[in-house]
Amino acid sequence: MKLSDFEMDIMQLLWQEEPCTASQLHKVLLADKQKDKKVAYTTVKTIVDRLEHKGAIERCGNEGRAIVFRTIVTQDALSEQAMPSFMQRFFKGNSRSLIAHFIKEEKLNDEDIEYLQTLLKNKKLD
Amino acid sequence: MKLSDFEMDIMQLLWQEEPCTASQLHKVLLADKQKDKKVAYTTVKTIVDRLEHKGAIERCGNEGRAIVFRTIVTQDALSEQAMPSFMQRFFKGNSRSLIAHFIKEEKLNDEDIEYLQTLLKNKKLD
DNA sequence: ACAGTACCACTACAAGTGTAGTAATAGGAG
DNA sequence: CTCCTATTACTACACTTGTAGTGGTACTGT
Repeated sequence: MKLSDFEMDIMQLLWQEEPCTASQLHKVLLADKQKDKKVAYTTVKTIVDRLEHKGAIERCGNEGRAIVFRTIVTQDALSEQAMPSFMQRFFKGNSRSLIAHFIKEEKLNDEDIEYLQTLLKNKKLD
Repeated sequence: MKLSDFEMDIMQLLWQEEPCTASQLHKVLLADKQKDKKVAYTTVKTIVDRLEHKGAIERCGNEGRAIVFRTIVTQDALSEQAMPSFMQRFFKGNSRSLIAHFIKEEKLNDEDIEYLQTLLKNKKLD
């Protein structure tokens, strides 16, 4: 299943807020500072419709007249699928350089670093 | 600058092969096993045209009648730009969980692991 | 010098995407 | 019961993307 950027954003919200209605999603989107961008309710609804059509979400009831939705696909399932091509495109499929990039470029506190070190240590033991 | 998937693939090739012509790219694409998919020369040329139009690459000479291209934007510049939204979309902007995901899911040999451990160690010292 | 070919610029077109308007209507307020 | 409003289903539309065809023409081999 291939989702567009905006569709992914809505999925993101759904994973956090589900089950919920289109207007709830719309409100969250508007409330979300960080982005000046504001979209119309119908725009959100269109995306929700498309997600339903693609089988990423489904109806699970009503709230008054409004339709309540919940996700069908998991975040992991989608990542699993998007990741390889992402890696390929940006790091020629070399996971080491990808991880290296993020370690170098992203902010990590000591606890994060220790956590990741533990992960690496365990990985080595396999 | 936003590039599509296919555009990114061509950029990938260009970064490796530049400076080069559209037909060279086409040949590399065809030669590239791993993918049965074969595209027409004109398809590649269209993408190259679009990349030029978007200002990602530029002409830097001719080879016979063919136009030789080279990249303008660097791989880093593009990653820098694509990464945040990617992270946001898939890991809610949490770089730790992103890195963790890749450490867990990707194949890494001992040398990779040691390299990454060193990176983390250095990071901690900042 | 002439023909073939490789390459170019331009055009095309369906599918997907971001964005939203419109018409109909079910539910709630009074 | 009636009216208002929040929602819905449907439609629209321009832009992007993947994919390629066409027609013209600059080189190249003979």
